[in-house]
Amino acid sequence: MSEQTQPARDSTSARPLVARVAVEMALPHLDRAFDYVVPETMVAEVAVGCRVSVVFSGRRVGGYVLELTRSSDYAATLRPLSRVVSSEPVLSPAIARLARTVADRYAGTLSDVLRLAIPPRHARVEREQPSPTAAAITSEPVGGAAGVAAWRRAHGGVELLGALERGQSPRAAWTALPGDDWADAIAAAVVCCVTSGRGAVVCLPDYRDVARVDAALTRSLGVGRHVVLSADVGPAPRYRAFLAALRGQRTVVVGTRAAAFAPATNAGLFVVWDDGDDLLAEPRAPYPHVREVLALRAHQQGAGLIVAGHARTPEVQQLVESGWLTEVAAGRDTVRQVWPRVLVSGGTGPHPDRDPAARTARLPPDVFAAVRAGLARGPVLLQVPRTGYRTRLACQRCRAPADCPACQGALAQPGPDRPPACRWCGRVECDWRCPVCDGDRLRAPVVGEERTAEELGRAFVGVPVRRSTGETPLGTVPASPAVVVATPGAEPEVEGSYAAAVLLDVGLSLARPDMRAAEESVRRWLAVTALVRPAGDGGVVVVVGDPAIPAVQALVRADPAGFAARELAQRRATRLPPATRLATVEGPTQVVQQLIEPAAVTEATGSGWPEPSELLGPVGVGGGRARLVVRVPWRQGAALARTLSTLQSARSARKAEPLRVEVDPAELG
DNA sequence: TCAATCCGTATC
DNA sequence: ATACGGATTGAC
Repeated sequence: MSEQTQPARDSTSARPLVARVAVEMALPHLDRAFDYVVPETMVAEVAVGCRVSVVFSGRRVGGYVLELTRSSDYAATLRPLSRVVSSEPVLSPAIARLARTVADRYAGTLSDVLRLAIPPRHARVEREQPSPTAAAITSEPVGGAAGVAAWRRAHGGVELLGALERGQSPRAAWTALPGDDWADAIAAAVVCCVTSGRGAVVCLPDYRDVARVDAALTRSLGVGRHVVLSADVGPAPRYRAFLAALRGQRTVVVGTRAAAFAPATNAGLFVVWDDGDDLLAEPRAPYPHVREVLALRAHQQGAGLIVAGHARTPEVQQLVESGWLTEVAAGRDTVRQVWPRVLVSGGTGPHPDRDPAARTARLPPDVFAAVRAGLARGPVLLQVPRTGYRTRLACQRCRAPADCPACQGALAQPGPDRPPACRWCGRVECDWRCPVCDGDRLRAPVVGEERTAEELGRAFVGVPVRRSTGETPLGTVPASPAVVVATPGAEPEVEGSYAAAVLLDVGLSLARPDMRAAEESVRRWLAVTALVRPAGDGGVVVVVGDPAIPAVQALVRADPAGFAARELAQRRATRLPPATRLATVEGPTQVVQQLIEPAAVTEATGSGWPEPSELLGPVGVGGGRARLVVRVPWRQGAALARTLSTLQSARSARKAEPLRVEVDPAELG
């Protein structure tokens, strides 16, 4: 109401200065601003966005000043601020607004989101003078020729760069091709945005990717314009980077998921790379996803957005189909030129073969031949799925994954000698019949092909075998012939490109009891495909699996967008996200059981579940706890989040243990 | 009729 | 959590 942007600060003002404070308090029913009077002694230090310390309900707690006014709606006497912790305005109005929106979107609290958005204070770093080199910009943006090349290959790519350069805010889904230097391409887009006088924020799944874009930005922007913001670098460097962005010393921020909330001076562009990577889903409450945060941010701030990757998630496909994102992808001719050849080999077990080495490798002969041919020309990458997935049941006869007839959840075996049950709604399936082939027997896919890699290595005497796993990843491997065995996500970069790649055991990868199994498998295979040289240079990708599986077809057809469209259509048909909005509620069994009683929910929330809603479960998750899945049409997503917030507030007001609520759970299975 | 105590609610 | 207000109870 009081729209004073700069409240008068003279002590002769009749009305005292009032700070509206967001307290650091996780209780949902206290998720709002509280007014405190600013004592005379603190008037000079206090600022909108600064950290303060207040007495709240008899306890000293930290907080952030959301607003400074001369009035308050609170009828009683205001308490004074205890202390201005620092004048540094760490919570800008733009980030406060974003954090509020994210909290509402995910049925969480502002306090929880601020914990993700603002790094812990480091007093010594705050006192430091910026080093002379830190402030100096050593070069004007020069653009990166290498990066622009990738955009030239894609329809709409050059136009996208032009729009950014002119100060416009385009929104695009960019599908990168094998051989594209995507880090240089992202840097080129950032340079265009910087040229228009604006800043940018780039988020990537892991530190390896961050380092690539950091290097690309250093090449194109020089030193001094951008900063790396990531929790991986330690508290002091993290806060130093945060302050550099906050103070506008650096206008480009690149980092992992923590950077999604980074302060950005006059941001014109937000970029997220490989949004299907689960590292971009925050594991702490309220579990926001970087893609959603940046999309909300681009919308709020009128900035551009680029969602980039080799793969395309159904979420991005939905934004493309709705027209909110523009497709930026190469035409079929270009795709065919740069993609490797994709071969599908149906065999999974050992095949009789005259070649004893092939028998040792326990691989189908054509796969063995492809590896041997590849090794004559360079390194060959083998992607082996990690073992230990909880397996989803499938039809014994036709191998189709087994779904719950009631809710389309995944059927899995809860334990030895237990009947199959739905992992969502708990329904026990005693007389299951396959909807595809009418088979009536279920099988659990076999795990344990990891040894294949080592046996394969032994089959090629004299060729080095290099292993790269999540725990011990390799950075870059030389261009010389070698068998490189990697688990998904740990594929090493290679000087040049791989001569061939083998995707082992795609059936196992697809057998995870998770809604995203197919999407995630295709994403991993595309990441491998992107490292292999074009078919014209002999590049080949061998897929060991059933060629009829749509996920395998996506690879054969070199069509990630088509696969995303198909996947989204399927999600619509089965009422799964992102076609619907879905939330999980987990807590003590009796409490969760109450949530399927309309009267109890109406009593607790005032409104009950949105209309229409589907309640799936609850299903026991062990330890006396249960989980309920609530599904609503996509349009009702906001209403569902509101209901869940109200429910949490009502519970916390009467000191009940909070439920674990997850809107858009990253994995469901 | 008053004080001790209990319960529910707000926390600025 | 803790503090407060209103209601309730028990003793005079």
